[in-house]
Amino acid sequence: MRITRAQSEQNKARVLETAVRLFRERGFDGAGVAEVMREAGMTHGGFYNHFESKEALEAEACAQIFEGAVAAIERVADAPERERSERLATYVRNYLSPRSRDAAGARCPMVAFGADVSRQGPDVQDAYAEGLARYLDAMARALGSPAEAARGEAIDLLVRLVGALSLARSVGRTDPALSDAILQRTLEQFGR
Amino acid sequence: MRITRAQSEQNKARVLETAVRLFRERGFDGAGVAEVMREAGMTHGGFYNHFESKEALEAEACAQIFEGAVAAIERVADAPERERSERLATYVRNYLSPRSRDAAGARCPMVAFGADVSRQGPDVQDAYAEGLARYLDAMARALGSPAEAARGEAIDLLVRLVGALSLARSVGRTDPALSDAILQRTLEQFGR
DNA sequence: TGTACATCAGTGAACGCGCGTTCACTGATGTAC
DNA sequence: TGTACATCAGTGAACGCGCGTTCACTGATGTAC
Repeated sequence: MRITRAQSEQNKARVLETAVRLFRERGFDGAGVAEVMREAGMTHGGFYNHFESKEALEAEACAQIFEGAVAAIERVADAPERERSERLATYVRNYLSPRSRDAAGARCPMVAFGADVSRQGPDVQDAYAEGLARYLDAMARALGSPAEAARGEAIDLLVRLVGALSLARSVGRTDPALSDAILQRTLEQFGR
Repeated sequence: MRITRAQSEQNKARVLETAVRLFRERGFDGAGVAEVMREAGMTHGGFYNHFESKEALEAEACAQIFEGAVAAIERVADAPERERSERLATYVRNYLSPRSRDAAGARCPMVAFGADVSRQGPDVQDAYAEGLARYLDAMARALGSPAEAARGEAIDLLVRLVGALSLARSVGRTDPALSDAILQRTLEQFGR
């Protein structure tokens, strides 16, 4: 049943993509190797042809998730200067939207894995730390302030975004009024 | 082997206490019934004499954890007015301290379970939502602002505390400099 | 270009393990008289 | 207060299940000639 090398790479990509989706929705420990493989349309035995272990998959998935998040904020950072603040406002508005809160898995890796990551293996923690550093750098550039002020402001903004979305998601079903208030209030505070 | 009713209640309390500690350190799914019972000094079979299911234990543990967190912020809220702002500052300084970050399990239930809670059963989610609402009310009182402004300010502060500690913990081992910077910056921003 | 064979991606059964939960059993406690 | 017995907290073995990982096997692909 050997298949072409291209097909094999495509299969690996599909497994990784599936893992990204499932890990986002249920956390690293919430989706097993067998389920990821099944959802990717294969049997679980072949998993170890592509990944050394489940932790290796987790680490690659973590890096991949950050890839998307970093790219999104870099699109703001790399915009022409006159569009930057407007794009950043759009980014923040979208990040703190009810739609973002109600999505099955959080798009933001810090919200999806923040609490879990310190319980995972070293490879996952490394991928996470590297991703976060890159994210923060891009956010500092997106803020467009003088360099020495930008990092502090980026931390500020990041802390608020992550705190608000994390809290809003945690009571999204059980206390929607509070959940809305958290998003709303944090959005109003943006820029202050 | 029947034991006195008082002894039995004491045993249940010890099981709950153990669960609180383990859940804080590893999340709800990171500690099993057998291990909780073993750490509490008993065999796992008797678990169901005290709790209907593991979820029931999780819900009780969640409520218990909030009990402590709410009590701490209520000690600030219920302080004489002239001491309140100083006590709040102490509370915040302690919350954002390296010691708090480096503890095995987060004392703050939002940081310990924020990401997990929306993946747990309804009883856990309810316990969490009720705890969070009480925590926020106490924090609003602790801020001592006029009632209509206090809630918004409490949300603000909560968002920053939870975001900062959560992020700082997630890279505490892998990027200690960034982790320190997050705590430091957020502490400096307190009151602004 | 054609042939012969080694490679290896994927299959599916199996491994040991820990999970939440159930259950027959024990025997001191609590209760009815 | 003393006796007889039902209650029930705790024990330890067992249940089915899903986990991560291993392995013998298959057969089309990739390669050496």
